[in-house]
Amino acid sequence: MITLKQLRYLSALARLRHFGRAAQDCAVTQPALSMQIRELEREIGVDLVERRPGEVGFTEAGREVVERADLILAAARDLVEVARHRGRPLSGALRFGVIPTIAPYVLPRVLPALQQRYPELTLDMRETQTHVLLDELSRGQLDVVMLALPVDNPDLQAKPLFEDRFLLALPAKRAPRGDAPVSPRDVDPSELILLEEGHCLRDQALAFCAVSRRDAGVPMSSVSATPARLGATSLATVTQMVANGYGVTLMPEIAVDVELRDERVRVMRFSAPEPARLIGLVWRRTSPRVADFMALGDVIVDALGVAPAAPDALRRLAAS
Amino acid sequence: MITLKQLRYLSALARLRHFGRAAQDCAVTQPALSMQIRELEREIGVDLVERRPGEVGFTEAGREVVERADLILAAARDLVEVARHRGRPLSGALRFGVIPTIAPYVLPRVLPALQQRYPELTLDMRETQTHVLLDELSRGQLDVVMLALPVDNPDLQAKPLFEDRFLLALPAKRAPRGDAPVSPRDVDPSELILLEEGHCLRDQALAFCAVSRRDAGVPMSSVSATPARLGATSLATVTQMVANGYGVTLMPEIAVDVELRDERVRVMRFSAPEPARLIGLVWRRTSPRVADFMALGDVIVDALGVAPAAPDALRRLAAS
DNA sequence: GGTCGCGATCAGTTAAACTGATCGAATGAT
DNA sequence: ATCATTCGATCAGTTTAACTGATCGCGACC
Repeated sequence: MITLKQLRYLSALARLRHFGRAAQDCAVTQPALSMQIRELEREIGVDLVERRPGEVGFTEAGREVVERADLILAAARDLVEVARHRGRPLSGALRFGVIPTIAPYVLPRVLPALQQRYPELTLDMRETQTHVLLDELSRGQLDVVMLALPVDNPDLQAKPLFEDRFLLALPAKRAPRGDAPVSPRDVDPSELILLEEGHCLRDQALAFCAVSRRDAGVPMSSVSATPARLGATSLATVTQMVANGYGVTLMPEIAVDVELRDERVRVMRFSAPEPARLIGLVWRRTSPRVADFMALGDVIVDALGVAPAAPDALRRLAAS
Repeated sequence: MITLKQLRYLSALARLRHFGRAAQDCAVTQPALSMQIRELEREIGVDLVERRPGEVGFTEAGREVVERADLILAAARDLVEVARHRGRPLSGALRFGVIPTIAPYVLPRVLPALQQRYPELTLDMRETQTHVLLDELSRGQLDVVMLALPVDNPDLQAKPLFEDRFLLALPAKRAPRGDAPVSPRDVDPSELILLEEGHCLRDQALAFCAVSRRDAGVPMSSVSATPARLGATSLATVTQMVANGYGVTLMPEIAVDVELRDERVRVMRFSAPEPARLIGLVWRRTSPRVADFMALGDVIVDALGVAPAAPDALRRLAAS
């Protein structure tokens, strides 16, 4: 029978790709780790690791096993947590991840409310892009993350919190008078200023414009190419670029208060159906602290003063 | 850190509710098992087992932990299997469960085909009711089960195979001439002969008649009561009861060839939309042998000569 | 050709797990 | 009440597994 210890060592090895450092990470000596990896390979009868000079590689079977090992380890940690924490809501340390296009706008308003309402809670924060957050969540390095749904992973569970509409931000000079809504098909993707590759907001904005223009009869080929300007690292930068007349952008409503103090930028609503992203919480399905996450979600919605997402928000999202 | 061994011992204890026998089941002595259970409780800081005289009970935390432990153990077994069996389809032992209202009609036709096509395969068969099958499946005591969908358990995955329509079986004497389809609302639940409690077929038949009659304006109260005649243990018995004029029954089409050799019984189609159950395969989401199950499903559909279920059969089922 | 990094291997030690015997509480029959 | 029985806890001693520290051997790189 394999042991959790072996899986832990294997997981560390996969993460660090180095026997010595993995051993250190597990607080054992290198031979101890080597032996356990070896024993694991012997017991399941398949080579998992390719010991190549200068580099540790994984066989295909190895990658598969590592993936499963991480799930098992997370489930084991959750088992311990659920037993220890039963009955005490939102207490102890909660490792919370948020994507960069939400964090700066939501946290300043949520954290004080959270602190006040659940003083026993200690938040460990982490801000990165969706794919990193989900990876760390699956590995059990995070407890819950806040990002744009949907998340397609049966090991994870989501709770929609609210809809965050996109607004068109453009140089004030170019803005039409009045505040009549603008149609998404009026946005020319080639002058869209976007965040760098990897931000989900970038993909959502692109997808939205692409779909709109295809509906309007514009051939796909003219939109599928990535726009010329790529790679702002924050919405603040994007806003600056817009302010200086370099183009337009899709700005999430949640960011408007903070980002759009600049008079050189105007925002305009889109005509219905307004494009939006669905913001929600995501956690491991095996996580013992679902009650915590629900409470956390309530506090967030409350602190932001937004309309909570409809219960069927996720389903409608999937349908579209 | 807890160990898989501890979880295995705990799981055995939960199953057998007896330290001595659990120890025997795990091939260790009773003190060894006692010590590991104790150590597990110490490590997670919660009492799991109530050592009551004459009986071993579980605390609420204990039950929760046992449930999670079983999942983890199954995932660990699957991890080993996936590594060992990669690339060899339908070989080795496959533990296969089937519900009683399918097994006698499907297996005689499927098993020979399976044997011929995949001679390396050894099937361990098990026939019981849905809830037992699903329980054993979750615990890892079965690899795959065949039953009526849907199955609402996020740890399990399903593949629809085919639709099995229900036909009305009634005494030949009472049957109208010709073979015009009969409306489900014509069926009087009070004269329905059904399998004993626990068979999913029973519930489906009842639900179907109830819905039909409610649609037809018959008040619910007159159908919600369980019918007077309860408890045949096999469709063969039910058929005999119908043959002898005790009532009518809903007969799955798949069983008609075998069961209805009796001239005293007539079957009639229902008018569209015909009531049916969706038969499918179900396995643990973590199971490594999904490819096997797909192949198995193909062989079953093939051997029965039925129309394979539409890919969206499950979705439509959920919608209804 | 030396040396540096890295994982394998080995011998010896430490720690964990298990066994067999025994204990003690609860139960139920006499 | 008494006594046998059952069952889990406990204990001492043994076996087994895991780990350490030292060493080896092999590519890589200067």
